[in-house]
Amino acid sequence: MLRNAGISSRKAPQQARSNELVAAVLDAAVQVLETEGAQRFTTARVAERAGVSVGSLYQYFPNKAAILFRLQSDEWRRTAALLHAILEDRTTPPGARVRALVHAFLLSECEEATIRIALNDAAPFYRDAPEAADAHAESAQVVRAFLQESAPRATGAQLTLAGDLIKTTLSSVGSSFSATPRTPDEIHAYADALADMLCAYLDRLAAA
Amino acid sequence: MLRNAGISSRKAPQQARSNELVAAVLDAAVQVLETEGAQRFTTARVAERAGVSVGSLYQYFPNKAAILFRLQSDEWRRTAALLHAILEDRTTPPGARVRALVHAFLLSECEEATIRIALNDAAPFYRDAPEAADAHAESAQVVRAFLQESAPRATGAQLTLAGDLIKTTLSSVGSSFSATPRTPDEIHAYADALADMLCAYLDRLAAA
DNA sequence: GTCTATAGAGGGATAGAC
DNA sequence: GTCTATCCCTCTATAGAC
Repeated sequence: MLRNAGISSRKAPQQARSNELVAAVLDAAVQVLETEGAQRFTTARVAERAGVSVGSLYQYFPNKAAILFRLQSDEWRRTAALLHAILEDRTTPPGARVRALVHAFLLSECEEATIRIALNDAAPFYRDAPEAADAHAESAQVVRAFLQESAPRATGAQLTLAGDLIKTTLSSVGSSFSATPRTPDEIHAYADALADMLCAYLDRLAAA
Repeated sequence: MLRNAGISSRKAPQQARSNELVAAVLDAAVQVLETEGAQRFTTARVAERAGVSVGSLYQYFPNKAAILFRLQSDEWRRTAALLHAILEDRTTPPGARVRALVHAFLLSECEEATIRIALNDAAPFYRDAPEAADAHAESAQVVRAFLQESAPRATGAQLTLAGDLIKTTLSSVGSSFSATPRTPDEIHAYADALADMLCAYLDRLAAA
């Protein structure tokens, strides 16, 4: 692997042909991760599955890490959208929003468990990229705004800390829970318990 | 790597000479993980750092995974001991025990952050071993007993679920939190927030 | 028991033809 | 733009000398 080649896409593919190739590569990358695991995720396998040559692959991705980072970015975007959509619905009481979010989130984590585990195993390859740093600022802001609405009497520092904790809990417990296969009933029960915990904490924040 | 060679130690080293070698290898393994990271954790590097040859290393560990698994087992044992010592101290009220546990746990996670991150990155190598499965039963039992004492009116199923959730939350939030460097003040503040959350949940369980 | 040397396999990335 | 062929590197595990 090239030592200092960034992780961003080599080109911004504008033409249909390029887009198709990039899409095929990303699609193949997901399949390789799911069927072979992170250990066996190689540029050669991705290219083969995508029906293109390695050479072509390297025209659009500077290295292996860039492919993985792109997959992770896309997943972050989807999760952020979910968070955004549920938490900002002011027609629903805060506790119900949290409960809905936890259920939706755990469900989606379990549905995508295979790819998520593999992507997590591959994290060492893309984690250190500078582009990975500023990916979470937006959703942190959404959570903070939600907390401010739910617990208006808390101080700014408390809100930041609580928001960080809630976001970390949701994401890390979600990862851990979905690391083993689950039935729909298990998911439902676990989501209820996690929502209980977060709501109890929220109530305490609001009361303080 | 040999496909079907288990992960257990090749011999049960009884003699002083063997014990020294095994200890040197494990010590070197920690150093290699810390200084080089999981990517560059190789048997050759471990052997060199330990001052022995690869050949000797393979006399006592059947493969690379066995070394990593041994390191992880040792860490699990230490954590279980901490959990055990704090949660079973009946002279302290339950909430205070949880708070003490969270503080001690986060502190230890942050102190060992480098090795823990690297060991986590290496998890794909040893995770699938059958020996890894039954490593957590004992501490699950300790948590369950603690919950039964704290929330005597909860049903058995509720206790199991809550115990699982609490254990998962502590361990996964701890990992995630310690993944970035922290000051003592940050650790203290975060531990307090996490303890607040767990205690709020405990109180709700006890009240239900 | 311990060592050195190496077989054997695999992967990242590129050169150069077309 | 795309392909094939391949360079060069790293790593695990073992063989065989001592």
